[in-house]
Amino acid sequence: MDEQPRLMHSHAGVGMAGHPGLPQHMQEGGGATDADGRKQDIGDILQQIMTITDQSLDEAQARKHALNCHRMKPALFNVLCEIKEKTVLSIRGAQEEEPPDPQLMRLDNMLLAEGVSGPEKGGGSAAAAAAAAASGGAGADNSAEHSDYRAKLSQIRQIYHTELEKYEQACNEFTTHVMNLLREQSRTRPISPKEIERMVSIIHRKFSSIQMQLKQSTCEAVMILRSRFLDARRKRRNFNKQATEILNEYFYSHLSNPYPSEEAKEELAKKCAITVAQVSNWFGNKRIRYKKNIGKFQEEANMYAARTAVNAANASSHGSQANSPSTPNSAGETGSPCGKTTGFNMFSGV
DNA sequence: CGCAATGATTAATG
DNA sequence: CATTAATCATTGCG
Repeated sequence: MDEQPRLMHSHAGVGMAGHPGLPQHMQEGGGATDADGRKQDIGDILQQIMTITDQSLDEAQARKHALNCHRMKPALFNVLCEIKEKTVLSIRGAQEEEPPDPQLMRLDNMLLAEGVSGPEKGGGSAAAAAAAAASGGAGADNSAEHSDYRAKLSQIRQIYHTELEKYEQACNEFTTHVMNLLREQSRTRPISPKEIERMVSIIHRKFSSIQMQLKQSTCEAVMILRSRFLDARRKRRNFNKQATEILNEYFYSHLSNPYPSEEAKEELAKKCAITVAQVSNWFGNKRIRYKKNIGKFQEEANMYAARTAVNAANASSHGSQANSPSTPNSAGETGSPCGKTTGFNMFSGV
């Protein structure tokens, strides 16, 4: 409903309802004369233009060429340009630069953080985020556990990149195609650069909305993978015998103060091939469980006490130097050694 | 299967 | 932020 009323009154006889490009000079003159012939002429032309899209390609091509060479073509073209000039104003300013979509930014950020859209997987900065809990100085032990996760993640990444590239390529192809088409058409109808730009931006918008969907689903996949991975982490695996030996040894030889320092934890972690966090977990569990039922651990306590006592005896009697440098017990509660029950001050209780 | 042991997670605490 | 205490979820053994 946006036609200009001032143009409406003119074209009565021609079957060109609503076409804004109708020139003014065809009045419904009474007599069939010179003007009438021209009117008929222009009417024909317009009719042909209007119906050109209904024809077969070859036919249309021929017709187009004919129209292009028509003597009236420049004049009509000018009229079209003029009208377009006026009407295009109403279109302009409708849509300005859109602000960056916050949703899209969120997705981008997440993909980046997850290492999907970042740089190629190298040092495993992606896995670093996943293995954040297991950071510590001791690396290269949990890679086996995370390999599954990383493999799946990189699979997702690969799909993501492939799709992204595909979309980008398709977008470019389509854009150039449309631009060529518009350029071609600009010979027969007025097309401003502004319009081309607008068209291109529309195309880009469409394609980026597709990309958005891709990112969305990628994010979902990563989230699912992540939750599965966390669940998998919950699926614990018992430490091997040697590791528990080492941990227990430390625990019972520091029974009065079983709180390894950060350095000690790192040392233990390295020796046990586990992470510092796992060492902390172990000591946390051990302390609470020991305190909860000392009797149950008595046997174990004696055993390790005896072991360390033997070690100490070996070390001192042989004057050896092969002492383990890893456990330089500053506090030798083994001082009152072979004594069975250990009177500790672990807590207020006891 | 039941059950204890055990590593990991979580809320509370100072 | 490190620990505690409770709890979850597996594991491993009889």
